[in-house]
Amino acid sequence: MDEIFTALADPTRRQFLDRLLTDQGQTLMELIDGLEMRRQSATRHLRVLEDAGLIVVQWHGRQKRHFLNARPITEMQSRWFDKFSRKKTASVVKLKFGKKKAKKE
Amino acid sequence: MDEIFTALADPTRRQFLDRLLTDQGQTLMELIDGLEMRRQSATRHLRVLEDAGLIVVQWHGRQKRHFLNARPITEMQSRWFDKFSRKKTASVVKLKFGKKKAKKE
DNA sequence: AGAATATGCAGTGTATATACTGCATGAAGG
DNA sequence: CCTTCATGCAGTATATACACTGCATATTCT
Repeated sequence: MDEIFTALADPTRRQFLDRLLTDQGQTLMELIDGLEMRRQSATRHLRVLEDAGLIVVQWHGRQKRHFLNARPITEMQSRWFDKFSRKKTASVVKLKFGKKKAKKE
Repeated sequence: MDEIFTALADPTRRQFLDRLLTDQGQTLMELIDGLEMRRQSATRHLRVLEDAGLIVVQWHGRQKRHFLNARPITEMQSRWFDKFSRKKTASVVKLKFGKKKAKKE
C-alpha cells in the first residue's frame, strides 16, 4: 500500500490518472499532450503508476495503451481512509489551533 | 491538497496519524515511543502533518499535545477519491495485464 | 529497404527529503 | 535557584526523486 501512497504523492501522476479517468487507452504521446515535460520523464511516472497497480497497459504494435485500474484506490479507502472518515472530529475542531506557546493552557 | 498527499506519502507520518486515531492528545515523547528515531526527526514529520492541517496542537506548560483532524482527509476523499471509486473497472480487469510486447494485439 | 514513429533504457545533474548531532529555550520540581 | 524535562532551531550528510540528454529497439509506412 506504501507504493500507492507514493504514486499518488506526485501531482503529475495524479493528473495522468485524471486523464485516464476521462479517456481510457491513451498512449504515452497522448498523455503528455500539452504538458511541459519530455516523454522520458512521463515514462518514469507511468512506470510508478503501473508498479503500484493503478494503471494497466496493453500493447498494440508499437503503441502502448494505458488503462486505469481503480481497484487499489478503492481498497486503500476501505482499509485506511474510512477509519478516519468515521472518526468524529468535533472535539478537535473546538481547539482553537493553539498558536505557539500559549501561556495559559 | 497537494500538501495532504505529500504528508500521507510517508509511512512514519501515517503511523503517527494511526496512533493519534487511537489516543488523542499525545505528546512528542509519547508518539515516538518504541520508534527507532530521534525526537528531532519526528518533530519534522509532525510539522508536515500540522502544515497539511491533519493534526492540531495544544500547549500545556512544557508539553505539546497533538490531536488528529480528519476533516482534510474526508474532503480529499469526496473531492478526489470518490470519482475513482465510482468508476467501473470491469473493462480494465478483462485486460490480461499484457506482459511486455505481445505480438498479437 | 529506408524513413518515420512510438517507445525503452542508461547516464547525469540538481533539488528535496529525511536522518543525524549539537546547542538553545522555557517550564517544572526539589 | 539550580536541575531536569519537553521541545525548538540550526547545520550537515546522504539518499531519493525527478527532470534532462543521448542512444537503442521495434513497428509501421512508402
